[in-house]
Amino acid sequence: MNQNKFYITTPIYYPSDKLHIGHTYCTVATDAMARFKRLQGCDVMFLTGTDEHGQKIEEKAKAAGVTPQQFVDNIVTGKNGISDLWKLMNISNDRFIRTTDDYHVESIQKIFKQMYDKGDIYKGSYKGLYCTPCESFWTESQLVDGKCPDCGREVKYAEEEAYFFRLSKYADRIQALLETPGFLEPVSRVNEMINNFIKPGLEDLCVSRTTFTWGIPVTFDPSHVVYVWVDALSNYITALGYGNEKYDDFEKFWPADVQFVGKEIVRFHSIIWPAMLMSLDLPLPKKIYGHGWLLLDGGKMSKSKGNVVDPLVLVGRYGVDALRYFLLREFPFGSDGNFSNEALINRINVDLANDLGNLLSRTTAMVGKYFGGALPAQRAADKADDELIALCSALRGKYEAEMEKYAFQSALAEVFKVIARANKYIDETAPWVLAKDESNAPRLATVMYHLLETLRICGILLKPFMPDSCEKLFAQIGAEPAVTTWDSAAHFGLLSATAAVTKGDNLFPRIDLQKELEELEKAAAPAQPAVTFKENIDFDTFEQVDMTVVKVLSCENVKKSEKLLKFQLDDGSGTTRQILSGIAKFYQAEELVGKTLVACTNLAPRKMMGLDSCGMLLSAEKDGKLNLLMLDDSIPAGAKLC
RNA sequence: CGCGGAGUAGAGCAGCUGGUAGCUCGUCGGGCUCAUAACCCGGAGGUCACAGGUUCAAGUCCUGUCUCCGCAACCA
Repeated sequence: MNQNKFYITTPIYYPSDKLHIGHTYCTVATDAMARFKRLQGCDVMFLTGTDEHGQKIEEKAKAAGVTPQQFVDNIVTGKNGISDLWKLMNISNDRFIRTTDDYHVESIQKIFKQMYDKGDIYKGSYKGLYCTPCESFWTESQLVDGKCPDCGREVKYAEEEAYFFRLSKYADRIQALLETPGFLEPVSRVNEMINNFIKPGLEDLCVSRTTFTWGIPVTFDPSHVVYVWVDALSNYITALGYGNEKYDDFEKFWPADVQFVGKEIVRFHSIIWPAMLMSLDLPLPKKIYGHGWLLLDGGKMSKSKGNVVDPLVLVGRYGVDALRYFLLREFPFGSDGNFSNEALINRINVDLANDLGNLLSRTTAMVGKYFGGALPAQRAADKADDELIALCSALRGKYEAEMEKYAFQSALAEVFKVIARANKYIDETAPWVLAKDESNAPRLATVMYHLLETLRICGILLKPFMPDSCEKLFAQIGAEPAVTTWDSAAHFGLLSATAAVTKGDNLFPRIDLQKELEELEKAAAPAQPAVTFKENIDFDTFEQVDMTVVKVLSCENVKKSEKLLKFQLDDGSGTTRQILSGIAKFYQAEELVGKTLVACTNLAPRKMMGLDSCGMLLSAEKDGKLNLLMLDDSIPAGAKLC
């Protein structure tokens, strides 16, 4: 067993859409950790990848008119795709797995068979309430008013052949595992898992599907494809060569030392994944870390909000390292954080430009100005140096302790405390005063050297976060590779006494906050396309849409729904028509009674929240806001729009 | 009463096992001039959501209430 190995993974991402800043956050964190471990001298395996099967991808590909494989290829390896994004973010993954890779497919089929042979996967029938049009089974608790939650139609008792995994068999061991300190972090996630899933009782998991084909076929029953989560979770071992010949370092790296996952998939990683491994008689990962989410304006990021932050834009404007630093410095890793452009720019300006960049700049400028770029060997120490030296000497230890807890923000805060202290040190020692008298040269050189040493040590510790910038920093202070190692970060005074110092470009230019915020607004604007028009249709097609003037007889909120209002309408036919509309956020139910509206009355009826909706009320939509079309009240119900 | 998280200075957050309320930004005043209009020092600003309770002592423990967010469902 290699004590020095370190295996770390990100989740494999689902390429149904381009990735956003949230995925970037997780991957950057994993990368920083991987780089930190390499710096420490560990033999690191850092894995990331993509989870490419499933019904949703099949549907999306169909909608786009391409094969599922073409669809995912485009998102993964296409221009500005996932590969490009990780390259841009300077992600140092050792491997990249795609669940459509041959070797992975081969392994999954073996894994599935292995669990089947052991008796942990059995063929059963999915008994339950089935909605024929939706081709979906539902449990009693999922039903809405006893009907299909998807389409609202009647469900009937049905059975379908399917394979099941005996999750229930492992319930006790899983509970014990969850309660093991250190397995699932942060601890707040443990309660959630136990309350939600363990206490109600773990049911066997249906692990095959017959309703779509974009998946890995079950070898001994090809009409079934393997459930995507069984497929996806296994990537962490197939990528090491478990069940295939492509790689052969499973023995060396498994079990994983830590697996970073978003909080929404903690359940799969802390319950189903360990149970699968138990079934395969394999060791369990040492730790699952469920990190928080980046929120926007206090809410979840989503396309419909029109607020998806594009990492490509941010990197283009401020550089990879600035973004990487911000993501890991601003937010505690375990909890949610509020992302904003303003916070990003402020953080860059204050920490990177004013404190670190400026410290490097003023130091190298002074060494150049006072000594022509290389310090004389003579030194003169002073009590005033003690505190800075002590801080630098103790820094690596504090930093390491925080990093081992995955507390990136605290580790960085420790480094920046020292940087701030160095800026203060310049004030205390006032080199520009010393420079006025030739006889102070040894003292002045000492002050300069201490500043260079501080920069060197901080640079080493910042390297996992900002690899490129730190190399530039080392070049400017004349630090050779031998004095930028992990070991050398623990010792003050290793930089060559006469190292060649050159003032280079500013590491992190200051950003004009107001101006940039405006620019970013502009850059984001085209994402919400001006106004586009659909293709022309002929008159007959237009005629098919039946639009009728209706009067609101009554209107009320649908309980338990934040968006739906239920209308009873007079459509001129003599019977009332019920329509549900998702506009509760924009209107009070009472204020709409008596209004004259327009409805499309020949749209096929549909059930929502168990209620019939016969048609659609017309609204105007702009930037997610809906305004009902209201007509003059003198227009009678039943009038047609033409 | 579906489950979970959160409510602490203008903003964003720390405050774990209870003992004088902290940090960053912003703001006000001062200093310095080596540096990226940067750096250094000091001040102002909080009844720690609300109401009870335990305690010599409570953001910190207990109970209840309110508000916000996420999960789930829904958005013709």
